Amino acid sequence: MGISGNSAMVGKTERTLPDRVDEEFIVERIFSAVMEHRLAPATKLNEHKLCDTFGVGRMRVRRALLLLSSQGIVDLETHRGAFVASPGPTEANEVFKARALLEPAIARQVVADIVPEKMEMLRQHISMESEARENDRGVDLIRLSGEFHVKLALASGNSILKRVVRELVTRSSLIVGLFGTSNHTICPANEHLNILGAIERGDSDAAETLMFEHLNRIRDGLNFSVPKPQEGDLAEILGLT
Amino acid sequence: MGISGNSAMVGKTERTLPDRVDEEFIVERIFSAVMEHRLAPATKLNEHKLCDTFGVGRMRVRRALLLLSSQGIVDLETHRGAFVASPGPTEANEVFKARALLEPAIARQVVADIVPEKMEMLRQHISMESEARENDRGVDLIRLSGEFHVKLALASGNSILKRVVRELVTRSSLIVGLFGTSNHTICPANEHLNILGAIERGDSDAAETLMFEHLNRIRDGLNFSVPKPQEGDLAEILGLT
DNA sequence: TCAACAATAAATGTCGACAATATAGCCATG
DNA sequence: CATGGCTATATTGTCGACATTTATTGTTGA
Repeated sequence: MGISGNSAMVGKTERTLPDRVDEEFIVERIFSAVMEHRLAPATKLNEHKLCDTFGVGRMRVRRALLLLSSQGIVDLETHRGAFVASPGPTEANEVFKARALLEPAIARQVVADIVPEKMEMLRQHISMESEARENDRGVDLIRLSGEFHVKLALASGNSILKRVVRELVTRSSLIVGLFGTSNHTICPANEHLNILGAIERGDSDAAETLMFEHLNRIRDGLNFSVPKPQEGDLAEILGLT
Repeated sequence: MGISGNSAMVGKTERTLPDRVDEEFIVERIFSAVMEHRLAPATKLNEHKLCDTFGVGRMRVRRALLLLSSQGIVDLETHRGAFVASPGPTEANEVFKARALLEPAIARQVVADIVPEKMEMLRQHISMESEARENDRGVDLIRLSGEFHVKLALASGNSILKRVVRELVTRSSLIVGLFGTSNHTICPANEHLNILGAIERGDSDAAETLMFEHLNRIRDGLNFSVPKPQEGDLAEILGLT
């Protein structure tokens, strides 16, 4: 079920899927689900259920899972299946160290060659964040907080950096879900705005420093002594909105 | 053919392959071939030939190709097959911009928390480079020049950074093969040694700067107005040494 | 009641056959 | 001689069936 145009639809509300579903689509969908904390770490990704959910054959699903595993979002265990990654403290530190190394440099770079339209895109994004925060739409806020970093990398005009940052942000989302202590920890209120401000006034030093401190603040808000179990229904979680 | 223990071996010298060949092995092999300029850009990677070469089923090969394509080393064209990537000037610039952003910061990081054994590894590597250069073993020198950057990332102790750098270095190898003007351009003689020296004496500023200039020098040695065609035999190229 | 074990069920890994498509070669035609 | 269309071949994409392994359930015995 779940494919559009399918005649026999039982239960649940029918969702609309693109006519052509390829690996990229499945990957993007699972990426999003992880970013929004709808897919908890260690959740089993059953091939059969994914096939039904996306209305594709098993091969597509398996290829998508392989791609996800190559990016550290999914763990593949032979003859046991695919599971959403569940990073330990060591891996979590690596992710945040990599981000602390990469993203401040990106922020500096963005200051160097920003164009007005990219600037406007970032401003618009921040306003969406503010709106989500004011209206207490937690899920949106989580997603938007992560996406800010990706859009900043996008503003650098380098698709390679964008891809790397997207992977790191997604993994960070898993980590925050596992070791985060409070929602407040995840997204300190005005930090993104401050970074944008530094970019806007061309202060590359400030942009770099603010990004560095921002990332460290997120990391410091983690508590590695507390693990967390969870569960959920795949079809529900991955279904279209 | 090509699998060890196979009874019917025709022509060519028999090569030794691991008992169990998985996707990672195939990926590593193609990575190496690209790094050593044995696989030219735009070379077609025929599934059947790869199956024979590695002695595995088609599924393994296809999964390996998918992984390679997700890292930009291979282009997959539907119903046409897999080709070694052939980056254009735009993509080439992105790769070197990403490296110029990432690797100087890594060099600085390495200075910060280097341990003696990692230091020794780097020293040893440089001596291998020197030896290859003195003995005019061009292929080895090309490979070692790239590997230095990967080992530096390895010395940072961050497996994520290592993986990203490895991907970028491999893509750089493709780019240099396409747009490089002379072998001298690829690997200016003492630059790696200078970088190592800066690390050794704990001069993080110098390490960062030297790496930045090193990368720019490589990029400046490229000539984007000259394309290059080539060809070769797959089994020969990918076979074990 | 619990532990160990056996049988069953479920999920994943692998392989082969077939369909869809692109490429190469060929012939006819201008 | 060049060109355009057509056929044959080769290659890739897809699907289904089967093998292998794990997880679950039920049973037996202490």
